[in-house]
Amino acid sequence: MRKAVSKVLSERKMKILKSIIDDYILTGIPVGSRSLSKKPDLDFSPATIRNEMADLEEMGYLDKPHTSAGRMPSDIAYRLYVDRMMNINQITSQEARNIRSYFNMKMNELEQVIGLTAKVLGDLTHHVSLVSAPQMDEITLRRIQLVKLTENRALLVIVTDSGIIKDTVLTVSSGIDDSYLDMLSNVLTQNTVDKTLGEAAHIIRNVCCSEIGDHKALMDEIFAAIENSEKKEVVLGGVKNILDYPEYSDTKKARELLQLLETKEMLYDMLDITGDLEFSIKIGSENTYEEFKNMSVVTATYCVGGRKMGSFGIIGPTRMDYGKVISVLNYVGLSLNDILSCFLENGNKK
Amino acid sequence: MRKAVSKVLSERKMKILKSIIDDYILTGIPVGSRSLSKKPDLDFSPATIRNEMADLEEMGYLDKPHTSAGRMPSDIAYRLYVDRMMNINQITSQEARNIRSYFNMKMNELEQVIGLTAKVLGDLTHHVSLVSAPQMDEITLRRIQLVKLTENRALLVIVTDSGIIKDTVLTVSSGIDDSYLDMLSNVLTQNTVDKTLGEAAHIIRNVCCSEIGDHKALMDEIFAAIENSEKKEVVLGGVKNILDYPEYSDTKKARELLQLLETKEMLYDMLDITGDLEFSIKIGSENTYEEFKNMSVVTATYCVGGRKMGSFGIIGPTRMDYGKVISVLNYVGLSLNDILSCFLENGNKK
DNA sequence: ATTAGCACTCAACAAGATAGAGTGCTAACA
DNA sequence: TGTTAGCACTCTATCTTGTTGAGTGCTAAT
Repeated sequence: MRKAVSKVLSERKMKILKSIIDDYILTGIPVGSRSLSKKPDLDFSPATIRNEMADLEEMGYLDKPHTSAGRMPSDIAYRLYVDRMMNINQITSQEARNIRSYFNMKMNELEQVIGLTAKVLGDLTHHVSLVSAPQMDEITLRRIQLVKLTENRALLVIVTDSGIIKDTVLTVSSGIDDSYLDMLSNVLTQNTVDKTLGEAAHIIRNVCCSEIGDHKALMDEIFAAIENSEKKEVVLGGVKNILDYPEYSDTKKARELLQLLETKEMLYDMLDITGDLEFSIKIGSENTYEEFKNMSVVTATYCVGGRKMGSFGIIGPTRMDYGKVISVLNYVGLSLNDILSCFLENGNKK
Repeated sequence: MRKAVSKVLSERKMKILKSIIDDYILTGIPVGSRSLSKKPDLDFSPATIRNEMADLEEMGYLDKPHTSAGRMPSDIAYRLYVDRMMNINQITSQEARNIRSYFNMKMNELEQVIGLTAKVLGDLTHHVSLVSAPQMDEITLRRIQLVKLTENRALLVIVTDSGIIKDTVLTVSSGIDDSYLDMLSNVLTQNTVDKTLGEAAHIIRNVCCSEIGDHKALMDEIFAAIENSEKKEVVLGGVKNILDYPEYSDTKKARELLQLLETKEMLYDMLDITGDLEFSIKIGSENTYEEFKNMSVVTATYCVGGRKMGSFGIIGPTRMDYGKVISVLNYVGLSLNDILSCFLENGNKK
């Protein structure tokens, strides 16, 4: 009878486990004792390694797809890896330059930033990326301004306390002139300042309508515009990357995943920003949704005006290169905060 | 020796050819004489059909992937089909309702319309769809307006003669006040009215800068914004559909196509709107680009304010259901024109 | 002109054979 | 006592081979 395996991992077991994980992350092929023993820093015979691997398997760190295959890391192995042994490779200066050049073009439309972020993340990590648009739930209004554009059109500008601006072109009847719009802007602003978007929409529906009298159609448009900017949104990027992974070499598998990614509700849940952590790493079975229990999701949050406003991250096979992913997320997060605070400039100070 | 085949297709040959094309479009599998003879409206023995098929092959309408396979239509066969025998199935009322409901939500941002159109086209045709943003080359300026938003930010609104509006948030130094922005708006408008965007950008760079004196940074931002709205753009939709076609069941093939679709220049060329035709159908070898010679591209143009402004279409295997594709493009085109003219309302009349 | 019959072709599928990488166990070794 | 060589065993991936079936072209009969 074999002696019971100790609960704590010996130095050597750690070394071997790390090697296995590193290798599997790179290739996606179960790794065997023979090929491991060839590594310069693992100077043992295959047999010795096999013994250790048997122990590691018993402890739950390794899995075998079938009897005569090599071992692959289990979810707990990845968890250990992420928590304790991963080397977060500093982003290379080339990559940093890459990210910069992506973002360098002046972008002042929020949607553009979101979309581009998704693209950057996808390109750099080679995974599917997710970016959530800023959550507007707790945002309050600072100002509403209507500007006449042409005979029949006006621009509605909504300025929020976090500095995010939404604007929409409205149609107005010809009778309305600049001074009327100014008056309207003032009434609307007075009634909704410091209210959340939801409250503001409500107020416009009930209070303002009666106060202002007619122009029902116009008020409806304004109401719709405000309500609309509350809507939750998730942008995907790098979707084509799934074709590069052997895990999805079967077209059917790939299609299933794509289908899955279309149900945005789940994605939105996964991009939840209520937690305290800056990074969230969900490995395989740690995911809440059954459908993603064989994948890992790594997310980070971004801020606008010092307030957590949304999050972004990537989703991929459990064997993803966590170190690289995290370093990219980190750097992109920094860039993103930079850009988004450019949005505000000093507009928030006074 | 067999007698030479006449140049013109007999009624029967037409019937057989059409059957073959219809069948192949549906299944993607080369169709044989036996299965053809089973069709109720083709009341000949397989042998007879075989003879006719041999003739059709000699005439260039049919191809064989290998000796003992059924026949598949050649590019000229599809061309004939599209020109002379295709039945353009009226869109079903269900589909029409579908399209309507897609577009029904109020959309007032041009980019949103473009993006949604791409999605609709992809969903309805099950092909990859392309939509080009309006080409701004010949658009002229009607008005430039700056509006102060917060201490450090202003909104730049560009109104064009076709009714398309672009706006951008700029950062301004705190010293600038409303009246100064008004003055600036007037100067800019006077100098650029009725000029194209390109000319306007040029003018702002050269003339206005000297006339207005300092605030170089602000002028640069305005210049960038105008220049930026000229940029060409193509939005893709329904990319995931390629996974549904046996032609791309091989992941490698699918990946290649995706790669190809990323080089937007080619797509832009294919969405060219200089031609006179409302619809353009390029079948297989009719395509200019080598890379698309095994695919078909069907495009249509859309108008804003009565002027051709951009185009949209789909790209797929040569065996696509041309009748359906065209009917969808047609209907979507109508809806698109509707929506885009809502943008204008009467803003253009005066 | 049409069609039945026949020999022939070829892709697709299934079954069997082989190679190679991996394992676990035991016995020898330092 | 921990390490390693050796060996029998397992299982996948790949290659080979045979079989099936849908399809063709040609010829001769209708």
